[in-house]
Amino acid sequence: MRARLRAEMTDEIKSIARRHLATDGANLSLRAVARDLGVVSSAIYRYFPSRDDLLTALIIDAYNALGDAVESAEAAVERADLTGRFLAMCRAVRGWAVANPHEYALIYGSPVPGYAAPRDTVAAAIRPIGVLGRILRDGTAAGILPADPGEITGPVREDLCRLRDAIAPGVPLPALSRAVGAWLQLFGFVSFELFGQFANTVEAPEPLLDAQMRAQAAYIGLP
Amino acid sequence: MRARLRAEMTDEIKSIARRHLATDGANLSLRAVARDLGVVSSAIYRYFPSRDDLLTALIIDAYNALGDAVESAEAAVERADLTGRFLAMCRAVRGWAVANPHEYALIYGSPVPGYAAPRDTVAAAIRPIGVLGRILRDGTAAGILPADPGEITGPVREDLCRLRDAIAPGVPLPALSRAVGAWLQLFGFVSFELFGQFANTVEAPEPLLDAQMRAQAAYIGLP
DNA sequence: TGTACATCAGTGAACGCGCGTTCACTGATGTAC
DNA sequence: TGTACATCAGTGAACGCGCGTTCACTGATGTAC
Repeated sequence: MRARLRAEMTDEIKSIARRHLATDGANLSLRAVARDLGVVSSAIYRYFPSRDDLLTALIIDAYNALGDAVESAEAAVERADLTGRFLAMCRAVRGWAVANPHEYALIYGSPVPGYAAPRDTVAAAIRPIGVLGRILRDGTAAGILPADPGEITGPVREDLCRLRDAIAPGVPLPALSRAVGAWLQLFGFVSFELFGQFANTVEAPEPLLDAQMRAQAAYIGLP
Repeated sequence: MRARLRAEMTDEIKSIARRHLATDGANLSLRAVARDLGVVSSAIYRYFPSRDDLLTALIIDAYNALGDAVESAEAAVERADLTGRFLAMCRAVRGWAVANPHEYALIYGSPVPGYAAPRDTVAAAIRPIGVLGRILRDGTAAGILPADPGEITGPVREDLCRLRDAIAPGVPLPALSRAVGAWLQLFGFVSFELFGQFANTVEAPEPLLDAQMRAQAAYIGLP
């Protein structure tokens, strides 16, 4: 079947391109990929209409790889252990990022100049935070998270409500707000670690993140 | 004086290069800078021995510009108002980043492939967190932050102690640990906002960050 | 005050390299009768 | 089962562009006597 060969070839191009992210970052060179593939540069155009389309494919793949890692790590924990699920999620984010630093940089680092991510990346991009949302919903369903006293108002409330509708319907806003803080802290941590801000200071990032996220789980109110 | 003209020219090169960060990101082109300056490309070499040196100069300038912004914002608040100082610091970080997104990306975004920041960037890079350290020290001196009960142990303790020695000597570890969390959350927030992760969700980032950081100040224990 | 010299900013040409994309083509693989 | 045709993967040459860096040079500006 031609279609199968085509799929294999597409995968191989992406896999070589992924390797090139390490050396070239986001200004990935089609010609370099073609060279490594042992093929003339114009041949790539049979599989991707342009360099930007290849980049888009890599971005979607990266989001999905992170989504897979986070979802399966969280799924392996007993449902009632909400803190355990939360920690598994955090560890999976960092674990995947450390194992795939250039793909992490591609999706969570500085935007590529002159490249605008198309709409099709969105579905894959929201998978990780969807896991957080499910943990919060289960916590709410179990009656563990405190009810919303309505203290949060104005534009902050609007933003949180928008987020709640998207990923965690029914979750009280105070808990959601703290969870957002934890989420930002998690990605702030991983970005600092991978982008070199921890140099000469943090030498044991794994236990440090663990401690920080354990504290965050308690602060959110997870049991 | 030739030296003054030379300094002016150096500044103008950097300022044009800064403008080019917006379009080229970190793969800044010397030739493009020279074109905008109305000068032949080799002329730049009278001022910077190589492209990487120009980049290093931009990085140091960016850290210092952020350092200036944060230090002066924090200095404008009454010394006893620790939460006010903390909030001023947070707002200054975001304010500067939003006003200078490409310089922020240069220093806190994905590392430039093939570029290794030299040692001379370090002194400028630690200025912002130095401000946080001073707030914590003042809080400790005023006896406001709780003493360290010694509950934090192992490699996490080692990392926190290293950080404490560097920026906030004498500060109890539990408060320092929470402050580190807040710091990571702050930069996670700004990176998410500038790098496009808030698209279609957060529409009022300024009040949202304010609310989050107010909560963090309380959580740290600042009055 | 005037002259001789050193400094150094900027020039222009060149080296050797890279890139994305287009286009007419060859030749093998699959499909329909 | 065999032939005719369509599909399409990969080629190779070309277009038009970019880049960082080196080097011998011109000519103006400053300095020392």
